[in-house]
Amino acid sequence: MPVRQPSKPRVRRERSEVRPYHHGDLRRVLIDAALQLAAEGAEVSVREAARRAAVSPGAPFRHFPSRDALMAAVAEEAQRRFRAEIEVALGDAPATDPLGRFRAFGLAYLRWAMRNPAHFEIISTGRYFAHGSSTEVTRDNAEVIALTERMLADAAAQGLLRSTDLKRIQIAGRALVYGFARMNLDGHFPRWGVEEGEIERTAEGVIDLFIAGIARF
Amino acid sequence: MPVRQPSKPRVRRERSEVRPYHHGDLRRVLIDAALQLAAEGAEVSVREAARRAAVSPGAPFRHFPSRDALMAAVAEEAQRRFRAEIEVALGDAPATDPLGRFRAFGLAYLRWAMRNPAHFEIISTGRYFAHGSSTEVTRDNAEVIALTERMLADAAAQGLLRSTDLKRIQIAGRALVYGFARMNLDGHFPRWGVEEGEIERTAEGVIDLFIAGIARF
DNA sequence: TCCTCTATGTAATCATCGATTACATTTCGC
DNA sequence: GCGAAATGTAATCGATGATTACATAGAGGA
Repeated sequence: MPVRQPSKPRVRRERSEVRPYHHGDLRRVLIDAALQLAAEGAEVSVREAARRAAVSPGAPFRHFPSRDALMAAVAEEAQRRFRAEIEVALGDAPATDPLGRFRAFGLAYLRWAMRNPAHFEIISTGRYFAHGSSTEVTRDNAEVIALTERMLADAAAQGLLRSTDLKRIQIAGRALVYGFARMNLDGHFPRWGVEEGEIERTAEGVIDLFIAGIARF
Repeated sequence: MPVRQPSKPRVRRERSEVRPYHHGDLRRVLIDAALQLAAEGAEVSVREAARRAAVSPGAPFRHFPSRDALMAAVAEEAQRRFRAEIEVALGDAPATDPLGRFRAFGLAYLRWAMRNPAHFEIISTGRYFAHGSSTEVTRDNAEVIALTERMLADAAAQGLLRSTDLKRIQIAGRALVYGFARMNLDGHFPRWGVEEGEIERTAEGVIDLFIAGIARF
């Protein structure tokens, strides 16, 4: 145990070169540190995030009442990025081809989940926040879900689907991509890492199989 | 104290009223305690399991080198039960109807996962053991997977499938049920708990949709 | 029957973590 | 300027996984 310095140094440090007592935007830095921790595969601890922000172990609790609150904020950030990526991908898909959009959606979904497994875990697990609560995460997620519902409704309107039970199709579709993403996350695709693109091509094949299954060819 | 007692204290306590120093089958009891902990939704800690076994906090480490080793044993037990349930369900399905067997398999899978969410989490997550390692869990899981491959091969042999890419169908099927189970686990089915059977009926519908999608109608 | 060896449980201890509290310092509104 | 609010620090608590030294039970050999 280091002995406390008997007297306060009282160093008048230069303003611009030394971290000031107040951090500036500790909240933001903590979220980013936690995101990075997660991306590195390490388990996210408040203390480690504080360490990376070069701040005392108790400091984060000024911005987040609990670890879960920090993780919820992290999830919020990850979910925002996820949604943004989805929307970019859909920006390229013509509105006149709902099944094509559906496909593009699934691809973007899985691509992001494959490339950001830790972030996908955080937004999907429900361990860090309740999916039913009215958080930003939930709203972003609901928006994404609404996207798929619209695509399916458009497809049905154009007579492209074999079944009229859109709810069922939608849940199955969600379960499919969610399951694929989580299988990857949970280590159910053992040796696929060898060639990087293989898993994404498999994802593509699975999506195509699903669309072929629901389409009135 | 250096000398061992030359003669035993010979307390000879009543066998049934006092817990003996040695537990009997602590390993088994710890696994069961951990399973129960998980089923209760609590997070599984070694100490709590020890507490339930009325044993000192360090005792479990005589049987499991680490918490993860305990969880791996728990996963082994859960996976065994899962496989057993699947095989019982398939025992009733005629071998002549591979798609019917496929359906029965999916139903049994999801029923078990819905009713034992914590146990399903433990065997699926890969947080407590590597899915690639040669544990009993992995072998049981591989056996279950092999079951589905046989069913699909049979179906293909009878010309029941639209596609010949069995691998793709198999992965999609796994992703579908896995995803449905995990969505339930992860809280993506908000208010469905009201009527107990609803989620299982939805699961049934999703499975049927999938089979209709792959069947040469 | 005794003795010893080994398996197994206990006690004490450590480091880490989430969390809380008292205190210090900076920042900002008046 | 000044005082209050915001924000960081220091110290501390209880729980946990883990390790170590020690104690005891129980089985097998002499």
